[in-house]
Amino acid sequence: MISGKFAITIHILTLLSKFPDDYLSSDFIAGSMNLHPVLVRKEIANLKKNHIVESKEGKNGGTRLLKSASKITLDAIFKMTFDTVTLGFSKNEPNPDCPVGKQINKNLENLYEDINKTISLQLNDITLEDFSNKF
Amino acid sequence: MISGKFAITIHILTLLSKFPDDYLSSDFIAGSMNLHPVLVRKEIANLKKNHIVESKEGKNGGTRLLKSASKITLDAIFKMTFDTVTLGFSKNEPNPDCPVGKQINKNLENLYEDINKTISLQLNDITLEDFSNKF
DNA sequence: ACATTTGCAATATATTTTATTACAGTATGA
DNA sequence: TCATACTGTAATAAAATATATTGCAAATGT
Repeated sequence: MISGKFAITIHILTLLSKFPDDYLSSDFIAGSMNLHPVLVRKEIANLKKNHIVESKEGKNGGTRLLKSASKITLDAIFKMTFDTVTLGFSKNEPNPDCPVGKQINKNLENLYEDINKTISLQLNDITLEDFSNKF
Repeated sequence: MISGKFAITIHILTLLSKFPDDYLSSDFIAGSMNLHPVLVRKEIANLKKNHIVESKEGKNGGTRLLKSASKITLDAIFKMTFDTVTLGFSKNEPNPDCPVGKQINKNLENLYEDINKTISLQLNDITLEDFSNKF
């Protein structure tokens, strides 16, 4: 539902990792990414659901990391923000009377599943700390 | 600009590989995928540009493979239909005054480039023939 | 000639993403 | 205790993108 989900989430987490002891407001975060604070809060809601961050309401409230950046892999972030990476499906139901049409989506799914496994392996070796250290 | 580009293209190519000696019409192909013939022709135009297929105009015209399915890798199809796979970027320019905002897109690009290399390697080992044999 | 097909551009529709608005609820501190 | 600064969430609007349709010129086989 948000196609920049991964990018937005990793941006948020990078900022949080830079100030691990502070509660950062969605407004402050939104300012760094030039994005509407409501969208930031929507992604933070997702991070909270996954127990990666916690938020404090009210004045001086905000969000901070619940886990050390070295314990958060990019794969975990990937899995939180994507169902799967795909190279796409045709929008319409293919013709079930055609042998190719009948099976194409299943075969594409299998292919994409393999791709996702590879991406996961690759991202599993990179921590938020690694990523954050590049800034 | 067509998000189902890869799926549509591989569907077209699979059909062509099943009838390597016939010229298949865009109408016939569209019928298998329940898609508008104009969109099929649009993807075929792309395939022609890449010298994978040839078309014949006029009555009994259509499209057929120019190369054996065993010589066409999924990586080649991938590269024809995608710029790159990404996990997305935030739509707006990030804040250049923020150290994170300033560099986030470059760092994401690097990450995505690594992912693309992996996907390419993986897809390079699968031919259209392999894919087609699953039907 | 005529039917059938590609090629392509222009336009319209549908879908998905992103942005905005609105407002209730919660903590802080003057 | 009241104003202020936050979060949380839903509803709606706007923008961007993808897909579909229409229309017509040009090519080819019969």
